[in-house]
Amino acid sequence: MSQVPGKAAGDTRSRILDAGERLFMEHGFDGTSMRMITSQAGVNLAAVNYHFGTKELLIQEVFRRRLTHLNQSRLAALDQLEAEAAGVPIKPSRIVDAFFGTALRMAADVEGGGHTFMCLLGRTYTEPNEFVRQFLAEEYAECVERFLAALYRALPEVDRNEILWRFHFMMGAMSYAIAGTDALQLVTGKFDDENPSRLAPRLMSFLLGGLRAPLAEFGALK
Amino acid sequence: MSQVPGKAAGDTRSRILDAGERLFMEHGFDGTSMRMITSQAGVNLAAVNYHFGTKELLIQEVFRRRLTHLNQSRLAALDQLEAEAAGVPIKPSRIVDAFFGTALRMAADVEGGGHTFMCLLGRTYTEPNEFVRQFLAEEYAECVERFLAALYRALPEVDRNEILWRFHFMMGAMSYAIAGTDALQLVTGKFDDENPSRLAPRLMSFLLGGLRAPLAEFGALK
DNA sequence: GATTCATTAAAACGTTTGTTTGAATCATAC
DNA sequence: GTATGATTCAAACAAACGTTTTAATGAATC
Repeated sequence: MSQVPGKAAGDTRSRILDAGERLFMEHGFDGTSMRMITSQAGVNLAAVNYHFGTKELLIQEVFRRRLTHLNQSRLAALDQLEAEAAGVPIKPSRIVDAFFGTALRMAADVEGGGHTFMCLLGRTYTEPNEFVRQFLAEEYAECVERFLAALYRALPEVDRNEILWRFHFMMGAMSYAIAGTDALQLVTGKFDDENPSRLAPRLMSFLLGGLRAPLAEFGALK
Repeated sequence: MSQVPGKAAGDTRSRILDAGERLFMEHGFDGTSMRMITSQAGVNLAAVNYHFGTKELLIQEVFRRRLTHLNQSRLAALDQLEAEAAGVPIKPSRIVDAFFGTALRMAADVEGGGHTFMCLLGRTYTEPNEFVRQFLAEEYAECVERFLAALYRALPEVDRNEILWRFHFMMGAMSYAIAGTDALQLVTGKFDDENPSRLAPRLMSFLLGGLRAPLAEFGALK
């Protein structure tokens, strides 16, 4: 019998993960208490420590649950690109789509929780909790390494350091576009449509424009 | 006589603001306790409540102290552009520089605390504390409104909604470039140079490339 | 039906949180 | 020198925090 109305779907473990994912996204790690999580999940307070050990291990599991799959999808897309290319240079736009487009498609999944998770991921990039940073670094290592290598091969005439910077900028534009609640939304009101599927083509166009921009002349902006 | 070594410079109020600015940037609002702030500032615990009332009002003052000046500088730069133009359309790149370049020049001021503040500001955009959001919206309202209007005039042939989106993306790339501690930095190690002045020309080039990118064809990315 | 093991329950643990209190201290004006 | 008003101080406040404990409950095995 259900403990609370609407508790039926899913076991205790995954209900905690779902509630944590949403609350961490809305209030951050420090701003989300165990009691907030367990009451939203409709489970006993002690259940988190029983199933996950500590709050930090719960946070880690919230990320691992989806991040492993995301990066595997990215690598699978890159594998396919490289297999189809068979030695011929790959267009940078295809590589960018394999990395950022895959994330955007995950973010477009509102009902399945992908959107919530991508919001959480975006805000976590600027929330330098040491514990989470270490974990993200390990989860991302292989994926980022392979995509950077692919971009280096696709743009052999461009300085590798510049490519690194632009990957960094693209990362920012994307995570912010998904997670950011910036002054724009506050001033101008909501955008025309909340549906994240409208975001993807616009963002991809912007990212490619930035990637292809002429290199900055040397010297500091003044 | 100094209470702690190195306390000499500045009064209690500004020492609290400086300590709060740095700690909020490093650990977030909820992750920074009153005791962390007062001990770093070398003042008594009760000093924060005496001078600012509550923690939230301290946060508000940390932002107001620098944000008002930043947005005034932006508006002054835009005023000058429009005065020089005297009716002739202004190049979008000049407008972008007046908004984002001004912020980047503030972020380049490491010793004066501008860099710390811009890091804090960047992470705050994705930290949707309701109290801070409301405050940022009010502080930004006039500035964003005027810059959007300027971009609309500079790009009369582009749909205004597209400009709004791209401003949003630029906002993300910049704040993330300053505040973000993303997987890249974790995987690839620090960039060649920590000096933020190297960041500015690279980012400006990326932003303009994104702004000028061809508009996305209609329909969702697939 | 009794035993066993995993899970849930309520209650309490010791810390830390933001804030308040009332006395001590300071500089300044008379 | 004394009075005044602002500031600092040590101490304490109730509330909320993450975690632990011990008993109750559930389902499966013999």
